[in-house]
Amino acid sequence: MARHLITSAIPYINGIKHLGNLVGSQLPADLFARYQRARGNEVLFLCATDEHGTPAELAAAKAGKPVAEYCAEMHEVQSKIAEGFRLSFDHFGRSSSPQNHKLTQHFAGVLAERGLIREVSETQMYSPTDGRYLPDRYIEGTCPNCGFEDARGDQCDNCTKQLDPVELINPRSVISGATDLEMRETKHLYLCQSQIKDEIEAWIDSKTDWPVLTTSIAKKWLHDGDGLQDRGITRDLDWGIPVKKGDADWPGMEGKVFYVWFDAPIEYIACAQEWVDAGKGDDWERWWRTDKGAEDVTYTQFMGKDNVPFHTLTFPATILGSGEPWKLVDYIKSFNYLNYDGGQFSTSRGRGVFMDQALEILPADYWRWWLLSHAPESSDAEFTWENFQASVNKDLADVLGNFASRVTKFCRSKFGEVVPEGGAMGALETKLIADLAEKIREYEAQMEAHEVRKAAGALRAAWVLGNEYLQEAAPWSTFKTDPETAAMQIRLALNMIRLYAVISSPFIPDASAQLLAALKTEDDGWPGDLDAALGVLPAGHAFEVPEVTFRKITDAEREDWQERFAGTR
RNA sequence: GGCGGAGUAGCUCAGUUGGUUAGAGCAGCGGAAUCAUAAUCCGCGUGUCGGGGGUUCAAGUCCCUCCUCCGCUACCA
Repeated sequence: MARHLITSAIPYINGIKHLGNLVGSQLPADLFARYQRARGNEVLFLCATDEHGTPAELAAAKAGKPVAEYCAEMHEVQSKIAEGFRLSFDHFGRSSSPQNHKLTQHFAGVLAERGLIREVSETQMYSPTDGRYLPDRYIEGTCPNCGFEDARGDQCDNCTKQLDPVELINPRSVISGATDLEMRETKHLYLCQSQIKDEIEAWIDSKTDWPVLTTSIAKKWLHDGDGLQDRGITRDLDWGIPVKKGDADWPGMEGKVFYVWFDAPIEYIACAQEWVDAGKGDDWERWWRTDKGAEDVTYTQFMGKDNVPFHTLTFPATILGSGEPWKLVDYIKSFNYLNYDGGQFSTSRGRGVFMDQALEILPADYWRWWLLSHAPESSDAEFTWENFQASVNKDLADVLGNFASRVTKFCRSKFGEVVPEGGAMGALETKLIADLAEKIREYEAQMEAHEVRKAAGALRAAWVLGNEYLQEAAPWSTFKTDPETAAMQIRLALNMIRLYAVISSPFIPDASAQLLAALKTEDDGWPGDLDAALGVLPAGHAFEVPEVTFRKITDAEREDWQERFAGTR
């Protein structure tokens, strides 16, 4: 039995994520986790909320709540929505957990001991009115290059020139509008990534099977300009993990916290500890320590392309730099972005569908199917309501749902709600089973290769085989002259419904469970031997006609939603 | 500006190392069937493969150039 450690990029605590965020990490990670479990492998699937940083502090302030309270509430909200989408995390942790505090401080301490952390004095914009240092993007002013009045501290949106905040004319705080900004000297810790660049590069070069998107981004950062730069890993903020060297204080770093991108990936490990501490598991080290049983673990990470530098460089630098036997990732699956109806999803403008809204209008399976079968793997993908409606209605309602419906209802009217007996399979059935076996093999191969769209395509093709068979076998005709053969055909078709429920469960878990319940079976074993799998429901086995598995989206609904989520706000 | 990705049928997308008449699903047209959620099945594809130039016996695929869209650009996360 293989062992799979699977993590999804951890969503930021600040607000509810949109469908693009979902399809870029959590959803494909869940698909893969469910698939591996269905194949009988041992899986630890982890995700968490990423809770530190300036945006969390500001969102909490806007909500009029202490940041810790705000984060706790938002964690609950995200947790509930994740359940709604049937994301099957073994644990949904928090980067603000005590476990992550301790582990992050541990890594910093070890890295410092090994000479991989250095202190840097720098000047940074401070806003007395806001009582905080301002990241570059939280400063706006007039662009010295083009005169654009709303240029940001890092770059002018008008002329695209890269800027330093001190260059801005009449700089002001984006948060409060305060203009009494001043430069202050402050000291920060830098992770000396440049010292382990060669080790990281050799590691990246050894990953020849990774998606081009992943390796091209990593190599770009390795080779851009002067190569991999050292990276600041501390910030002047209140909310975060206090800078410590293991358990010890870090002289000169009082009042500072670690940068979120330093502590967030470490949460993948801390989350496994949380999982144990929550009583859900009893040994996290056999997943994470290669000296304690993790040497046979296959670790796969899922993320959007914006996360790639941190997972290919910063986090590996932390792991490799520690010199400790931590498990390194084996495969990084990265995704492009999902666009919404010709533009981007926009939180500020309320444009697009957000996770909570999606579940309000349709069940999770409808979204899971569309998002996964259109996952932005090779390039940015496009969500349109027309496409969504067409895919759901055709694939789910007409091809799969209707297959279950026509078979069970025909059986009920001719044989009753019992698997009929009699008849023997012939050439048509032999061919069907061979075709099905081929499609399932293809499906498995695409899943193993992390090819989400292609796996969906193979699954759909397997569904279509059912309708093709029925059309050719035509039990409604054979029943009139040869009821025994019709019984055999329907017995096979009923077993195909069960087969579809089993192999489709990673994509559409609720519908799969519903079909298995209607068939009154709990046998959801993966079909190794297809002949056996298509005989699981024996003659005489009682079942019931399932409720409509998938309903159709009407034109009126589509138009209504199109308008509702167009955004303007 | 730099780097990366993308541009293929009305729509969403496949197209390994260059190799026969460029594919799939949906939509559309025609037919079959009547078990079913009017659901299914079969047949039908000339599309300047973003423009132009080049290499080659052969280019969607390689090279050059231009255009358009998107992302990243290290202190948003």
